[in-house]
Formats: sequence, structure tokens, C-alpha cells
Amino acid sequence: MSALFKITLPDGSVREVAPGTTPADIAAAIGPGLARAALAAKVDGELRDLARPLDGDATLAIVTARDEADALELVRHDYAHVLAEAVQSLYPGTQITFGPATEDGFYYDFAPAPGRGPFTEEELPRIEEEMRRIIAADKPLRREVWSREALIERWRAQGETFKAEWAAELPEDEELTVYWSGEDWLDMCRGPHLASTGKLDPRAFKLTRVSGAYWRGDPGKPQLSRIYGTGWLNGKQLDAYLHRLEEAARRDHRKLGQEMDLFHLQPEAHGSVFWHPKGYIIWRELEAYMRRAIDGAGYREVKTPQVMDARQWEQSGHWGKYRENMFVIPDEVPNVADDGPLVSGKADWMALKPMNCPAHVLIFKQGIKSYRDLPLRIYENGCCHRNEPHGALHGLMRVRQFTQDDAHIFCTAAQIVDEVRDFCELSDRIYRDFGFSYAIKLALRPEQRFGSDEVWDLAEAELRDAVTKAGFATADHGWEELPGEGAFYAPKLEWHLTDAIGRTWQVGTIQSDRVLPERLDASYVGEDGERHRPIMLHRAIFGSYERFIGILIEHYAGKLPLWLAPVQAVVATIVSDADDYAKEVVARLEAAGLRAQSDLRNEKINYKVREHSLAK
RNA sequence: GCUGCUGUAGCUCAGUGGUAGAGCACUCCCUUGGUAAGGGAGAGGCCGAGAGUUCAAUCCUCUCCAGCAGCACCA
Repeated sequence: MSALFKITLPDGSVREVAPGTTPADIAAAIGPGLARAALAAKVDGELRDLARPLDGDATLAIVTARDEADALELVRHDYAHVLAEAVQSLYPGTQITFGPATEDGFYYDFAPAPGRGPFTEEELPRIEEEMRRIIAADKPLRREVWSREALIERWRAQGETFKAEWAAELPEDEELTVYWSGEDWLDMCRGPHLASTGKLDPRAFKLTRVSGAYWRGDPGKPQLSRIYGTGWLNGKQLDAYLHRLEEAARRDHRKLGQEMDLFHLQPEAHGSVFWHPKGYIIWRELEAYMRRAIDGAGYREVKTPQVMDARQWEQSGHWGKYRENMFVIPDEVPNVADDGPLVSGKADWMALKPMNCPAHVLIFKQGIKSYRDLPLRIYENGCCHRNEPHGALHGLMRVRQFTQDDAHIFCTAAQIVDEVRDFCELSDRIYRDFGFSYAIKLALRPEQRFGSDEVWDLAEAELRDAVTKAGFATADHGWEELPGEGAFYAPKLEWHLTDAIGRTWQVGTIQSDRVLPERLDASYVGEDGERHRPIMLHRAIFGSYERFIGILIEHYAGKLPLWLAPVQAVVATIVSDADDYAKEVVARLEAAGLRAQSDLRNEKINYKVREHSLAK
């Protein structure tokens, strides 16, 4: 007779159960209410099926709708499976591939049957209906462990080439599981799942749209037809979500920008912004505001050329990697025939700057720099051009011409922590003054990278250390480390703003760079009289003026006078003539005719000037 | 760049194989004590660009351009 398992429950109590006992059994033993509410189990912190027998001593928590994050993840995953089953039942010959939960729902990628195109929005209601049928049928979801051979065999036999390919490539040591839906449909899946389809609320999901997506996210692989849905625990949550979407549409900066006569875009300069007087006054105030902040923080403002010799970009390394996205122009007045086309002369190429970093290094390199000059902080409202993929363009959020609030801090290794800490504090003041809360994340080394592990260990530790010293590396500041997300030359800190309706926007960043100073041969004379490489900190707070204004428009939903409050607040923290300055700002904005949208004018404005601003 | 959808008056949109309409906005006049008020008159569009099919195309076909939603990308 096998020994009993000791199962520790969240309240600390311990139950001894026989092998073969499932979490569902334990839930039932605790009470019928819990048994009904149970969605899954957390065994030693890992989500599992209720029906999967326990296999040893463990801690156990029964997951119910109250554990919202886990519960949502579960139901969304289940909706995705039901979607796949529905599509295959309605459209025989469709191949299934992959379908995870997302931030607000789920999707599933299909390879449509030969001869038919991608799914269309018109087909979604019918698929939804089929999904509801499957939910109403309350089909049990049953887990089974299969051998790789059996799995590949099964997929091949069913003509599921994508699944077969995947099954063949799953890691050797992984236990391969499938889930049956009833007795007639199965998908390969790690799980876990709810006990049956009937646990889903048929009124809590909606298929939202269709799109293309590459198999395994690779543009070189076949494109699949993706169906998106949103899924929730109950109808109320779904309604709230749909309402939030409407709210986002109402706040769309492209719509408000047009209605309020702030800016426009047109094909003749697609991806570049025509700022109207009322929009540009916002820009000017932001710029003036940022200059004050920057001046107070010890930066020196510069201006660098818009166009530089292509060889400069070759040396910095950008040419090799980003040439496709750079605007290149011949270094000679083109020959223009009387009525003929433009003909370029010789093959000497210039490029519009896609970034400011190399130009700032060139400034650094003028003259001889001493360790006494460090840290040297160079700031520029740097206008850059990048020829972005056309499908990526989006209002003010992603443009081809943009202006960064870009700065580079040249410093020694010993100064990094202080500089980063100061930057954390400056960013904190600015974001909060504009009314945003935010999270700081540390993006760690990616798989493909330059530099030794020792250098990465050091670089990551420096950033972590600085944020800790600044007091922001805590959960309530949203501190999180993101493995694999760093740039190829350095880890980076990222600031993610949360706006008024809960969306997040990554704007600010700081990253330490040991590569570019090397490539462009920047050096300073140290205390020892020798040449040393400075470290270069790349940093931005707004990211780009265009995008930041877009975010402000959506955050404040066009209630423009409200924007004065943050400006006023931040000025109070930086300069002594805050009141006068704020009055001037008000006067300038009003003189420019900037007023809130009529349909938003009556909304309650409830902005609290921050305490620290008032205290000063 | 990829997939799908879209492109008609300043804005929001309807519409037809025989060269076009509505509401709002705009201009002028009238009415009104009233915060998107009412009445009348008017102006405004080579129906995204090019090619093709047709006796005839804004409406069909193709190509291109741009926009939208995703994907991929974002130094």
C-alpha cells in the first residue's frame, strides 16, 4: 500500500490523501460550494487540471473566479480551444495551429482549407454560435499523455501538417499532452483546462476581428488566418471591456486631433505631421517645459546636422543593420533635365539622421575631454527620420519624422549608478506631473548580443542597483525584470506609463552603452593621464514629442485645459517663478484658441496637484 | 513589407454601367431674450491615381498610392 500524500492547503491545514486523489476530490471534501466554484488547482504554485491526480506531497490551492488573473488565463485558453473546435466543425479541411490567451482575450491561428481565403468578419457570428453550442454541450475536457510518435502519426493522418511539424520539434524532455473535448475532438496542449466546456460563460466572449499572422511569427513562413476574440469570466466583465474599447475610440488622438484642429497628415508627406497653430502651441509648451527641466538637471542643449555622410553611419554600425530604413540622398545637386526626371550624379551618399547618438559622440570628440568634464550631459530636441515599414505608421504614435527629447550622458563606470538614479528621479517627477502612473522594467540580455557575459552581468547589476538606490525597484512601482528583452548592445530600463483608461505606453528609456564609444573612438584623459573609453548613457523621457502629445491627447481625452495643471505643477517643482510661468502658459494657450472639445467640456475635471508640488 | 478591408463635397456617410446626393459645417438674407435655435437662398466634388474591358465607368478588371485593423518591425 502506497503512503498517503500530505497536502497543505492555503490556510495551513494539512490533509492526508491517498494516491489517485484529485484536487477536485479535495474541493468536494471541503465543501460543495467550493466544488462548484472550482476552476482549476494550483499545485506547488503550478496551475493544473482539477481532475489530474496528485502525485506527491504538495501545497494546494483551489482556483476560483476570485483568483481573477489565473481564472482569466484559464477561460481564455479554453475559449481558444472552443474556437478551434468550432471552426473545424464548420469548415472541414481547416488546419489548426496555435491559439493562446492574450491580454484581453484569445486568438487562434488557422490555415484555411485549400481553395478558400482567410476568414472574414462576416463569418464570425456563425462561428460564435457554434462556440455557444459547444459550450452548451458541456463537453468534458480530458487530459492524456501521448508519445511523440503517436502524436505525429495522429496529426499526419488528420492532415494537420503544422501540428505535426510542431510535435516533431517539441523538446525531448517535455511530456506531450493532448486534451480531448468530449470524445470527438482533440488538440495538443500543455494545459491546464477547465473540467468541461460548460464552465465557460456563453455570454462572456465575443469574436472581435480577423487578421493575418505568420506561422511562428516568421515573415518567411506561410501566413495564417487569425481569429481574435475577447473572453471574460462573466457577461458583466465583457460589457465593461467593450465599453472601454468605445472609450478608447472616443479618445483616439487622430480623431480628436482633427476635430480640435491640432494637426493633420496627408499622403504627400505620409508619416510626417503637419502641425496646426493650436497643436504646435502644445509642442512649444512641452519644449519650453522640458528645457527648464533639463537645464535644472545639468544638461547642455545642442543642435546637430540633419544630414550626414553615409560613411558616418557605416562606422557607427547603423548602416549595416538599418540601411533599409534610412532615407538616403545623393551628395550632389541632381541633374535635372528641362522636362526630364531627376537623375542623380555620382555615387556619394548622404543619409538623414535616424538617431542623434553618433552626432553627440562627434561633439564629445571635439577637443580633448578630461575626467573632470564627466559626467557630460548632452541634450537635443533631435529631429530624426526613419523610413518605417508602411504598415507600422499610426497617427502621431508611429511616424517617419519625429523629434526625440534625446540626451547622452558620457561618464565613467563609477558614475553610472548616480546618473541612472538621478534620471529615475527626474523621470518620476515629470511623469507624475503630467498625471501618469508608471512601471519601471529592466530589459535583460537578449540571446543574440555583443559583449561578454561578465560585461552583461556588470551592466545589468548597475541598472538594478541604481533603481534600487532611487527607491523604485519595488512591486508597487511596477518593478519587473524582462529576460531577453534588452538591446543587442546593452540592457535597458524602460518606463511604461499607464493612462486614464488603463492602457500602457512605453516611453522613457535609459541604457548604458560601451559599444558606440568604442566604434567611434571616443575617449577622455583620466586622472592617471591615460586615455579611457567613456560610457554612454542613452536616455529619453518623452521618447518623441509627436508620440507624447498623442498619448497626452488620449490620456486627457481632449480636455486640453487640464493639461495646464501638470505643466503648472511641474514648473512649481523646478523654478521659483512658477505662478507667473503658469499664468503665461495659460495665456498663450488660450490666445491660440485652444479649448476643450465641446462634447467633453462639461465632464468633471478632477486633477489634483501633487503634494510635493504644493509643498515647494 | 505581409493578410484583410477601405478611399464619393471641409467632416460623417448614402448611391448608380450613361459623368452624383443627404446631414453637419461654410457664405448671404430673415426670424429669435436664451449657451451645437428656426426659416430661406447659395457656394462647394475630373466619385484616390493610372491602364484595361465597354458605344459608355465613380460603379467591372489590373497596377499603383494612401488610410484602417492585425502581423512582423521599432537602432
